[in-house]
Amino acid sequence: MNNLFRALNDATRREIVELLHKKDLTAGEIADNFNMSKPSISHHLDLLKQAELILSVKKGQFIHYSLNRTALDEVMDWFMTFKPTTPEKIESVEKPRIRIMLTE
Amino acid sequence: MNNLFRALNDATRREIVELLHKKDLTAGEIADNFNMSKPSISHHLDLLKQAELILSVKKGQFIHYSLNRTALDEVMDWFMTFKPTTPEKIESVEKPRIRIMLTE
DNA sequence: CAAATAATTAGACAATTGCTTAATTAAAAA
DNA sequence: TTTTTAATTAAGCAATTGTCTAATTATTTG
Repeated sequence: MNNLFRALNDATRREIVELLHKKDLTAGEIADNFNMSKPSISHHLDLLKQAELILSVKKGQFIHYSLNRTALDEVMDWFMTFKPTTPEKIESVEKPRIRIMLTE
Repeated sequence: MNNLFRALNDATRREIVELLHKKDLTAGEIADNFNMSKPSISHHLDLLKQAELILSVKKGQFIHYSLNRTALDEVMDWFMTFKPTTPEKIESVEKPRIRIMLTE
């Protein structure tokens, strides 16, 4: 959990996560999206890997990175803990079983 | 968003959030839960406040802290972005204007 | 008013972070 | 086999972070 929050505590790394959400990319393709040296990006990828937020596979001289949604789910679960406790009585009306939301 | 992740990138601060989820507490009561000086806790509270993760109200010489779930929701929303993309087939159907969700 | 209590602010310091350039490793191409 | 390409590892440095003790502010109590 510590590693997860540490990895996400950086705008560049969160942006990498967003890029990999769209599609898998090589280290170089990721670096092309930033105005920053390749070693710096490599370092960010390393931290994301330590947190298991991303996965990597080497193919020839390229390393392909992809998002690991399992780790994201883990953080989500932590946040779910803080869903407000249901009030004892909502004006004595039973809690609804479904909710209708506007999309977008 | 930056401040939110920064505030949560510390085990002590996440524990404070968990304590305040259970019930509102004064600064001193929060400090009693940690083996750490009061000024340090005060500093952590300050960072949590900057991120608007907690709220404070002064009552006499005490300061009462409580959780601000709105900010937690904001982070949750960011994570929701990474829910796996809907499969292609559904894309030939017009996007629904409302969504019916199961609660709880 | 003087002393005690709750909490913060100030200042200092070691550890960590994020970046850079230079060097290294590994694979592909000439 | 030499050169080029993709990427990482190494080393160094300024900025930020987390902690502490000491000082300060504000409130309550004797």
